[in-house]
Amino acid sequence: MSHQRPRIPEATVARLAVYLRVLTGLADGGRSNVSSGELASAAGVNPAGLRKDLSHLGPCGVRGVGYEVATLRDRIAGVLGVERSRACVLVGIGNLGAALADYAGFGSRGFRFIGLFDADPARVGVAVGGQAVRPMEQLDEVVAATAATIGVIATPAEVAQSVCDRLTAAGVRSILNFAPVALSAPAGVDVRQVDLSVELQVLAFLGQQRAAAPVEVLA
Amino acid sequence: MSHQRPRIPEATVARLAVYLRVLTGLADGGRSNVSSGELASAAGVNPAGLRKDLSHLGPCGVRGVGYEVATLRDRIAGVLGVERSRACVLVGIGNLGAALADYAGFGSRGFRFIGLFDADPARVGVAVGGQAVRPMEQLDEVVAATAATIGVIATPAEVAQSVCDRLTAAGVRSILNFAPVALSAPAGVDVRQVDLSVELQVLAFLGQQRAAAPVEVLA
DNA sequence: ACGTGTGAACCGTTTCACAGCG
DNA sequence: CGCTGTGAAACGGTTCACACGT
Repeated sequence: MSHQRPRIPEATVARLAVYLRVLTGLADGGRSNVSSGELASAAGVNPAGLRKDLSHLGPCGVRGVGYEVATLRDRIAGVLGVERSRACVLVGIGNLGAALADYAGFGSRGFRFIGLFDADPARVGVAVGGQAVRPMEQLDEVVAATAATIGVIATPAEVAQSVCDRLTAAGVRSILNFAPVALSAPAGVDVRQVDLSVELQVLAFLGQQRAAAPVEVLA
Repeated sequence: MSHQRPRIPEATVARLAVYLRVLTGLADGGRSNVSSGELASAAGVNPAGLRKDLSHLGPCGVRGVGYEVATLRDRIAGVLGVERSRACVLVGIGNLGAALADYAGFGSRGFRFIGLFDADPARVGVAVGGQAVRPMEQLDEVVAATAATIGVIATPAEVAQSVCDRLTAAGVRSILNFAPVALSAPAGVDVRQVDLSVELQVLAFLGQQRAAAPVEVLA
């Protein structure tokens, strides 16, 4: 179908997702076209970089004019595969897990949580984000039955690796990990780590570094 | 005090935070020394990269032996500034905000939430993570009184920019933003973006790309 | 002999400047 | 003339290989 074999850089993919969100908002607002400059500032990136990102999808703008909002949105959505609904399972329904299960941003991007799991019997059966939390025992059958390929881990660090092992054994090929531990998974399984306290720590470091260098006057 | 002016790369800072967590765990487990290989695999990085990261702090290992756990931990903690407690304010106490307020990982890294704020009267006064949610009106005075320098935004996207404006006006210099919009802040203010659905989207893209390239046989 | 510390090659990404097309 | 699309240069970060110290 698509004729662009040269694979898209990962950094670009992440930004395409951002452009898609901005374009969707623009389209809902009735806008029909944008320039790279305007789109770039709304997405928080450099205009030239945005154009380079879009160049990976082949020409999709009009020179001297800009981009047609709806067309570009659909193009990016197609590349990202947003049209197909992705079945996800979420393990660990604590505060963070419940927040994720309830997060509206996922559904509109084509992600459906088809199973919420927790090892704590006190949480099993409780309704979160419109569905009941299931016991861990059901994990394998639900993954098998729904062909879920994405797993999200929001458990305590101590059990994250064993949950990862169970998910991959059940057939999950992509894992988003919120537990503060490095996971090891078999080859062919992608693991992406989101570490909230690391983000804060980096921010704090940059702040203290800035405070220690008061020399930054006009040129 | 410190004699290493050449500034530490941001990517390295993020990993130092990870090493620190691993080292803390090792020290609590009674271990007294580690090799770069062992530490690297526990942190999920390349051994050579780890040594390069540590080289930014000056020599802190023993050749032919490895690193002393407690010493290295304290060295990294010092650079990252973990010893000093950082006052943070959190705005937007929905599901995600409540999860953040309750997240144990922050407290042990020196971050204290000294104020939780929400615009919704129904949420004001509710106890979350051991303290009562305050109305937005109190934001300025609390920031001023506590000299908080870090703000965390977990509001809906529509109000995130105005919250950002208020935070920076009140004196906050570092912002961690969970709302899915690009924020613009005055120069001298660091903004770090965490976008949960972008993470999932990248993961899904990598998965579909992998599935489309079944050719990956032995060499 | 072993593992750290580091200069140098390597790779991916960002930025720039301009050619090309409407 | 304006804005897109893109080669080429500049940058930052990662990987490699090996010298050094113990």
